[in-house]
Order: sequence, then structure tokens, then C-alpha cells
Amino acid sequence: MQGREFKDAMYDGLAKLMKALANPARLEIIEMLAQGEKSVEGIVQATSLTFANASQHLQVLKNNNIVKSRKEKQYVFYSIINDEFLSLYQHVIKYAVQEIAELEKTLNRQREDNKASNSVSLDELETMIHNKNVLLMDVRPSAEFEFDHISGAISVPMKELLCCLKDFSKEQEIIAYCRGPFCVLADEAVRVLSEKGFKVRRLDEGYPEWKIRQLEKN
Amino acid sequence: MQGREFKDAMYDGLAKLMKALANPARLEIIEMLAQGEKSVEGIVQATSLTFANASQHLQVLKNNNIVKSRKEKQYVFYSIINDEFLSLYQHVIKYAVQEIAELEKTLNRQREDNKASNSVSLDELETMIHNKNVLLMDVRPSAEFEFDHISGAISVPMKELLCCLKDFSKEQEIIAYCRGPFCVLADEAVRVLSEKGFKVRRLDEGYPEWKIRQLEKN
DNA sequence: CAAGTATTCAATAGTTTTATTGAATACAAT
DNA sequence: ATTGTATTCAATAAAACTATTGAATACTTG
Repeated sequence: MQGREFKDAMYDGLAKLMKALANPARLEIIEMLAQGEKSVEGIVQATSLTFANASQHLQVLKNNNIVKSRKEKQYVFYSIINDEFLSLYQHVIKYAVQEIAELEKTLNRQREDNKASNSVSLDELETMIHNKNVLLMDVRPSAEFEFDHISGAISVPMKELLCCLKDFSKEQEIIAYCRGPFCVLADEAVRVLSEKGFKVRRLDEGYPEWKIRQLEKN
Repeated sequence: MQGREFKDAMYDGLAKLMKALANPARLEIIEMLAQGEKSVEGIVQATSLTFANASQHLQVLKNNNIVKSRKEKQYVFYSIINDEFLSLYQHVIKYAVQEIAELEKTLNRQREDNKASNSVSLDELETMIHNKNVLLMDVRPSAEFEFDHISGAISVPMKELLCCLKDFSKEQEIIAYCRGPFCVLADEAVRVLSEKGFKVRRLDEGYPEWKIRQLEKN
């Protein structure tokens, strides 16, 4: 194999991988699957995609070694293929929100809006934990909670949330958090819980921002 | 801003970034610029692109905050925008050659073809350099060496390698490196030198990977 | 100022990607 | 077997991307 031939093969292959990531619908699917496996139906419900379209995008992701699938009964469950990809994806996100002005601005505006709604800031959280009887709920997958979490939090992964409802009091104030403003888990938790009549708000930031604060304190 | 609106803005922006990377010609340009700044002409000479086409791709990269340019006399020099992007790019490459079977195979076949199988890792290099009886040889073009290089290396560009053979001892162990797994220069150097009876191996990675390590140490 | 060089711009045709539509499977439950 | 449900397949038109071409700029040098 000559040098030119080799380069072409490598750059074509690399471009193929990047192309698989170069679509907003597929990125949303990836973000969703980063939080745990989901059936095609689950993805359709959480996005504005049609069944056929979601399935098509999933095929693209599968053919590019980004997701894997398993079949159970008549359902097909998709998930991120491995932790290496997850780590790469998180690196991309981190770069994008830190270095791309446009995205940084969008994210900050969203944070402002969250504050304007009734989300709780890290500062407020601190005083609330001192004074009141609040329940701090980490809704990320349990593996992430076990790795590290905001001190005082309990782990209630999204997929277990519905079965655990009876364990919580409707008198107690609940604060839900996940990975940050980009993560949709906390929003979902707030929606589900408030529909059921709980007093629940979300933390406007998430675990990574809390961690950074802790490090800054030292 | 509603949740849906926010998501669309974020995923569209993210997809825009990935699209800028989703093209083999642009990836080759990035790989080249990762080794130091280059004029448009420099890029045209090293690739099979036309002037207009190279310029167009550079505009795309510039509009997506991947490269920056400066003008000197009538020349425009392009370079990677910052170390954060370089680190992200390295992560992508590392993921691709480790996790994508097709690319891994292509890369390994290339390495086999160049008989560079017993390569040296960056870790090994560090301990070898302590023992002092090793010659670290940078076989990239001298411009790239002058821009920056692994500390302790000497510059022996490929095209000068054959005329300089008499300067080296066959007793001394030689380690050749270039730009990383994609770069074929080191493989060629190893082939040429071992044919002549020198004790030579290649570094399995290259300058960009070393640079990233240095940055991580701080 | 004129000529030369490096780079960019603008238009375009060919190619690829995308969402949509309407079937076609594959499997489970009855 | 028949029905119902979840998913995939196949075809297609619209949109986006790409390389090519032939100018147009911008800057330097003489």
C-alpha cells in the first residue's frame, strides 16, 4: 500500500465516523442513549422524530460503531457501544460549550432562563440544605452516582424513579439534578414528579459544576 | 427559550462543528496543521487539492473555530486555533484507530508493510533517554522541527537521511519519530536505516501525542 | 504605477444526505 | 392461524455538500 493510498483510506474512514456524528437528530439520540439504553419507541417519544426516521438514524449510528442493539421480545433496545465512545462524546461536548462562542451563549441564556423559572442555584442549595428538610435527588445512572456525587444526595436513577414514588413524601421539598443544563434527566424528573403532585424543582446546574466549585474551594 | 428550542440550537451547533470535520480533505489539512502553521501553498503542495479547493476547505475550518489565520506579506498562514482543539482531535484519532476495526486494520497493515513492528512507546522513550545512549531522530521536514519538537531530538529530515548516514554510529540505538500513527515518515526511516545495518526502531506515536502529554503535565 | 503572485470569491453541476411516505418483516398475544 | 405491535426497508424529492472553473482581490516588487 502506497502512502497516498493509506492516507486516503484513513481519512475516508475518519470522515465516515465524523459524518455519523454530523447530524443534530443523531446527536440528540446519542445524548439520550448516553443516559442508558432505550427502545426505538423510547427515542421516538422523547424526540420529534418519526419511527422510520429514528430507525434510519439508529442504523447509521450502528454501522459506524457508535451504538449497539439487543432484541428483547418485539422490542429493540439501543445503547452506546462502549465507554471509550462516551468519553470521546463528552470531550466533544466540553470543547463545544467552552470554545464555540455561539454555543456558549446559547447555554448561558438557557441557564439564565432556568434561573428565571424556579430552578435552584448551587448557592441556594447550600442554604436550603442547612435550613430545611430537602431531599437532594441524583437522577443520573447509578454508575455515575457511585463514581462521585454531590454530598448529601441520594441516588434515584431515572429508570427507577417511577417505581420508587411511594418512598417519597409529598410534603418534603425535592431538588433533582443530573449532569448540568445540557442534560435532560433532571427536567424529565421534574416533569414526572410534579405531575404526580410532588414539590420538586431542579438544580440549574449539575454535578460537574458542583465538583468544580469544590475543587476551587481548596 | 423553551426546552425544544434550546436543544435544537445546541444540537444544530454541535452538528455544525462535526460537519466541519466530516470530510477527508479537511481532516488531512487538520493533520497537517497539527504539526505547525502552513500557508495555503504549503497545503496545496502536500495534498492533491487545487488552490481554490484548499482555500474553500480552510474557510470552512475557520468559520467553525478550528483554524485561525494570519497574513504575512502576500501569504496567509493557517494554524490550529488552540491546544484544546488539538487535544480533541487527538482523542478522535485515538478512538478511531483503537475502536474502528476497519481503520485499525488499515493502520496495522501499513505498519506491517513498513516492518516497524517493534516500536517504542512514549513511556519507554522516557526511560531510555535517561540512560543517555539513545539518539532521538525527528524525521519530519525541518520547518516542523523548528516550530517545535520532542525535547532532546535532533532534526534529520527524510530527504537528508541518506546523505547523513556516515554521521551516525551503528552501535548507538536510534529512535525515529514523525507525526504519529498516520505519518509514514518514521516507518520509511526505519526501513532505510535498518537496511544499512543500524539499530533503529520507531516511536509508536509522534510529536502531537508527545505535545499533548506535555500539556497534560501542567 | 505596472506586473506578478498568493489567495479568495462566485457560479455551477455532480454527488451525498435527509425526511417522508407507504409498504414489508418479525415477533407476541390471543 | 389471526391480529396487533415494534421495527425496518425501499423509493423519492428536497436540501446540503463538494470539486471545478474562471474570474476578482490584495498585496509585493520593481
